Amino acid sequence: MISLSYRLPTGTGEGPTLEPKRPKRLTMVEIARRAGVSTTTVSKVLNQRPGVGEKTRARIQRLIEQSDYVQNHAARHLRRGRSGLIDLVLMRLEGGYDLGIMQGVQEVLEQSGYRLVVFATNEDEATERLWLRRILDQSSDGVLLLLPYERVGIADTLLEQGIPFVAIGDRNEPTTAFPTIGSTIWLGGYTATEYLLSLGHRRIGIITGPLHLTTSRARLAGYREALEQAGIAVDPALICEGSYLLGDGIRQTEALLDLPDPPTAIFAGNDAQATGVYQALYRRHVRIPEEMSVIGFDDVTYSAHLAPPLTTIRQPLEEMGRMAAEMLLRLIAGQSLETHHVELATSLVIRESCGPPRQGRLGREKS
Amino acid sequence: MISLSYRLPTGTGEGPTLEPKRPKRLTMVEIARRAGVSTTTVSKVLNQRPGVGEKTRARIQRLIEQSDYVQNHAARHLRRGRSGLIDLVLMRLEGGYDLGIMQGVQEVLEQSGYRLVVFATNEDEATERLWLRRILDQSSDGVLLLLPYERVGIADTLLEQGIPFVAIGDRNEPTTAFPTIGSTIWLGGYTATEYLLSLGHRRIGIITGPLHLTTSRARLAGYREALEQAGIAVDPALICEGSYLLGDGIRQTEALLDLPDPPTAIFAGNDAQATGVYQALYRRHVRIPEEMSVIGFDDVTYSAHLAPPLTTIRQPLEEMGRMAAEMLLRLIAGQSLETHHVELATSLVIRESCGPPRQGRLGREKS
DNA sequence: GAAGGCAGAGTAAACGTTAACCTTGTCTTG
DNA sequence: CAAGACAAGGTTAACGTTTACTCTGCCTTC
Repeated sequence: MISLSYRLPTGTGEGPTLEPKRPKRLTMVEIARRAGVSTTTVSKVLNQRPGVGEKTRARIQRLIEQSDYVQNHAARHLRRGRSGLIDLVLMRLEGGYDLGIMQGVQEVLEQSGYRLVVFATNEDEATERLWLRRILDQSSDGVLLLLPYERVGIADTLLEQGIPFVAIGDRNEPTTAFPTIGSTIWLGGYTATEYLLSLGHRRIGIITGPLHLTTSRARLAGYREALEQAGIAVDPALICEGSYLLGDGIRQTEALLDLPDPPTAIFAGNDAQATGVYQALYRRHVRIPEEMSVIGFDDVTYSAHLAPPLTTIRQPLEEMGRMAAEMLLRLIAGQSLETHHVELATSLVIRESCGPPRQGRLGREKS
Repeated sequence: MISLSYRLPTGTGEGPTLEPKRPKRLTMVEIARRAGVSTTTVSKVLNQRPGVGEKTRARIQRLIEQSDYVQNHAARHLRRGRSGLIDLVLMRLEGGYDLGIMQGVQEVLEQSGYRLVVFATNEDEATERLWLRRILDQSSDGVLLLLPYERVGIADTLLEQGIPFVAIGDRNEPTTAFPTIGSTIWLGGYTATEYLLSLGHRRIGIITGPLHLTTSRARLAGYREALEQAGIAVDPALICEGSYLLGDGIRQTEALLDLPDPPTAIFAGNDAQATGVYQALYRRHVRIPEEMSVIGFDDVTYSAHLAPPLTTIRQPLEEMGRMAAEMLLRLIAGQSLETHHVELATSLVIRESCGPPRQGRLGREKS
């Protein structure tokens, strides 16, 4: 019935993108007129600034509440130089790692009055540059960088332009040039491996992330350290490189199973890859954890819902998101940071995908 | 090394939120000065409007490219009345249904030059009102409503204020008052049930969504219709109400298993619940699909990665997001819509969680 | 009782664009 | 060759706030 807002009855057929005439909104000027004061006074009231008498303040306050006046964002933004927007850039909306962080960020921003702009680069450099160009028009007060690879250009440009930003996780090189939030990845890798060792495993396969990323290498280093501690030689055949995608989990698991002497446990670089491991094992009719133990990394939401629930190294994603958002807010406010680089603790979450190794050899059974 | 941007060396300790002095950006005025023309001309060049000679245009163009001038977003926004922002409201960042739609939306917006603001209400009315108030400051050009429940106030207010919006999915009542994107839910329910019937199942449990939602009832109606077509009486004991959460899947599956005459197949209202079904079955050592068939609804990304991969009714989520975004863009441009309500087709995605019913009764084995 | 202080309120100039409307000059056309 | 058309470019007034500064009384205070 009120569809008129959506159908402009201009018989022009398609028409050249005629702007929809939004009903003229109430402005401060109008409020001022009604209250019989100047806009300055109204502005003072709206921004809770001193310089207005109690009675006048109350009167204007009431007037505003009665009307449906809302401050115009653009004008405010233009005048004050702050947009109230924060950009979050990531590669791809995926639902695991990224989502956990986004949730944390959202939580903080919501209370602070900032709004969150989400942008996915899709790993495309052109898209990325496009975004960068757009970010520089001062439409964002700050940026959260959730790019797991070192996009040199971006950080440098932001730095250069004086746009506050915080990088989250998986930085290539821990730098002091800008604030970073991460977690104790190396320790995570160590803990995961140690746990498997404690269950009696001796041949442990690992499916890492891309090894040009520091964080992938950190997991691997932790793994190595744990093995060495246990006096076990590292078998290069058990180390597979993936790229944190489910597909890698499948492929590399198959490679591991096809080894003459396959492992009895697999340490997947992240939960997405672990899911791939599950799938490959399911196809080969290898039971978890009876015939193969699997441990993941991240502890994304669905990890607990896999069957069997995945034992994994938890990164406190939401917490990381929260911290990052808080740091950024402080940066925007012009306050200084106590520390530029924060690492939150990873922890072992024991569920049901790991058990003691089975006795016999794992052949290539095919039901 | 350029950390100075982050540490203002004002010895004031904490200090009262001192604004960080961003380096003064280049403005159009400066470009105009350098080019020896008026700002109008520069503006014309920037916006590709006629009224500028070829040579002048080229000269200004070059000048702009060489400098690192970027248009000021706020000023533009203020003057033109368009912010280039689109709001997406949802209840909770979850990663299944919502994420699929967001991906579709992102895809379209990215190309159009709009940026996506994501806001989660967390099912909290106060937060919702807060958002609503903020949206009215004309900081968004349009809104995508991803609220699976009928938040009467929101749609009405938006309508009233003339803010373009499109509602996605799960509307309580298909209305013509505003544009809606949905999918053929009823048919999906019918297809799912029919498929299970075709495999030989006769007792099929269903775990619905909240029955006050039309879309939950639609699934159920489809289920009923299929059973009736097959001449099978609907057993009320096999109908469980959930609320689309994983936990409901667990609980209701247990209830179904505890029935004196349990079903041989379970139709979960969405994939999250199906995941819960998986988990409950795993705990009870009931194998899928040998001892119990499971079918889901939605086809979210992880459905294919469950073990066994979940057979489900696919809602074209990305497509829905794309459509919604496109409709909204058209609305914003002031064009009229051909149709206000679009329903995209659901489809059956056969994977490995369904099979013929097993012969004997399903007892409460506890290996 | 004059000087100073201060609270309450107003003036007016930004903030950086855009767009409606001019001005100027050149070119066409009858 | 005068009238008009048209292209290239400029003037100027918004857009809706905020804020530095000014003004006006009235109240202290010596």
